[in-house]
Amino acid sequence: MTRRDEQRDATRAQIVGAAVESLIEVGVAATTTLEVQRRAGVSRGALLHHFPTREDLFGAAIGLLVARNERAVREELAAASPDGDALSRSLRVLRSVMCGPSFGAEMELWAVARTNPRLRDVLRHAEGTARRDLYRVVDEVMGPELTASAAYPVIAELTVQLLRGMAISDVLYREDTDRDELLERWGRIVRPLLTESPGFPAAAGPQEGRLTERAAHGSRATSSRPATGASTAPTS
Amino acid sequence: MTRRDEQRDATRAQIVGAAVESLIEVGVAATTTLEVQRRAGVSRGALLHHFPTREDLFGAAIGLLVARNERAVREELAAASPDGDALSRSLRVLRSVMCGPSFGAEMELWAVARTNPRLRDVLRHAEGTARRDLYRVVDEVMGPELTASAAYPVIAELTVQLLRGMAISDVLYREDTDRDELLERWGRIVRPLLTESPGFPAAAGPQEGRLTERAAHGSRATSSRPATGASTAPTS
DNA sequence: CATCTCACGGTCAGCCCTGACTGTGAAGAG
DNA sequence: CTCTTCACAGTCAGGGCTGACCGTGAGATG
Repeated sequence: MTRRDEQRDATRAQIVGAAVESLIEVGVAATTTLEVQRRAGVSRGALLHHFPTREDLFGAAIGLLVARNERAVREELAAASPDGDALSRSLRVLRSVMCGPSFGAEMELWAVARTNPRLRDVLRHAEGTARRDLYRVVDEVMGPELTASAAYPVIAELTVQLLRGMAISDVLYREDTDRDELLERWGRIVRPLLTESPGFPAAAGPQEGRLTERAAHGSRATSSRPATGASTAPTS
Repeated sequence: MTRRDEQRDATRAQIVGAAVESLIEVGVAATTTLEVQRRAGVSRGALLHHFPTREDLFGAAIGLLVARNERAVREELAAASPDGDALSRSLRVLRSVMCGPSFGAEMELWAVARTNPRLRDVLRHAEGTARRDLYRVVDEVMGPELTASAAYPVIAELTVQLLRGMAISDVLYREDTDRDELLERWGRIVRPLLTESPGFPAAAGPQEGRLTERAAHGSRATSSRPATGASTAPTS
């Protein structure tokens, strides 16, 4: 690690950080290379040296954005008051992060990627590794008592989808509605399913277990972790 | 209604239709005034005469887009095979529309509006009237047996949020996961709550009834319906 | 028929964004 | 000490988009 490498990494981090701030503050459309260049305080040559195209810049920014969101969940979890039961606390933690501007920026990128194949590829690549991390974090937040339930995988998936929908809805209707109340009622609905004896509810389908996003992509990715049935990966 | 008025309306509809098609096909960023102008086959003067700014054009396009989405739900409902019970059918109908490109375009507009105040105002205005319509359509799809339940308002709200989240997730993970399966499980979770004797579940909160998006804006809107405690509005 | 209105046609300047290009100076290699 | 490499600086041309601007001709009005 020479001085040049250090400087290189520092400049890179400066640029990517500025890109993330811009994405959060002014959105995808206004996050131009010039805007990032101004925010980062670097020259045009520096920016284009590190990121030849705008998509490359977005690719790096998305990685940092996802990492920040994940870190925010952990921090919220650590700072959360232990009021109520584990489920209520988990939902509050997840919601506090997923209604923040950082998560809103991520949702915006997803939405824009619908008609932008290159951005979608970049997003897929960046999110591919973060997706399992997301559910790992959700598992951590929920805690071992809840994750042990047979109904948990489906409920976790539903909760994530629900929170994504609420994040989008917040853009227009944030002040019109009480999402915490809605989430509290959601918790009231699923709580009995998580505390009942395992194996009983919502497990009558043909397959069972995590059949959705969580297990997908596992076959074609790098598969750095052994593919045995270990459901929880080590934390570090 | 003179010939001029007819021509005016025809040109306007041509432009707005082209804008909606563009929003669906190429997204918000690529829906420039030039792109719409080309698609509609009108001159620049015509477009700017009807819509002086790009936001004005978006405002009109959103109205049509929302109307189309609502119409699509009704058509799907009419064409739906009567397999399964009312809840499963309702969820399938709603999902088939909300994973289509038309709804994706609407979600993209929402996401982009996060950092675009003018667009957000336009969206709020356009969606303000459509929001109650949305839940009216959902009520229609669900049918009278389900809407009669005391737990229905909350479940309807949760279902809408869930579908919005799934619509966003589909952009990246459409082929990786089985949303129908997830939605089926969702139905399995809430079905008992809708068929139980009314008044029992999920109604222990301080307030009750529809406290979320549905009732919001009601004070400043036309408030065509009486504000008494009637929990279910007439269907037509 | 004369006049007016207005929906619309077409051009243009200004602006910003993107990425290519060449110059430069400091860090490393020999 | 010399040369090379490379991170970075700054400029530039090209292109696309927006909205202002003025012209025009068909319909409405008297």
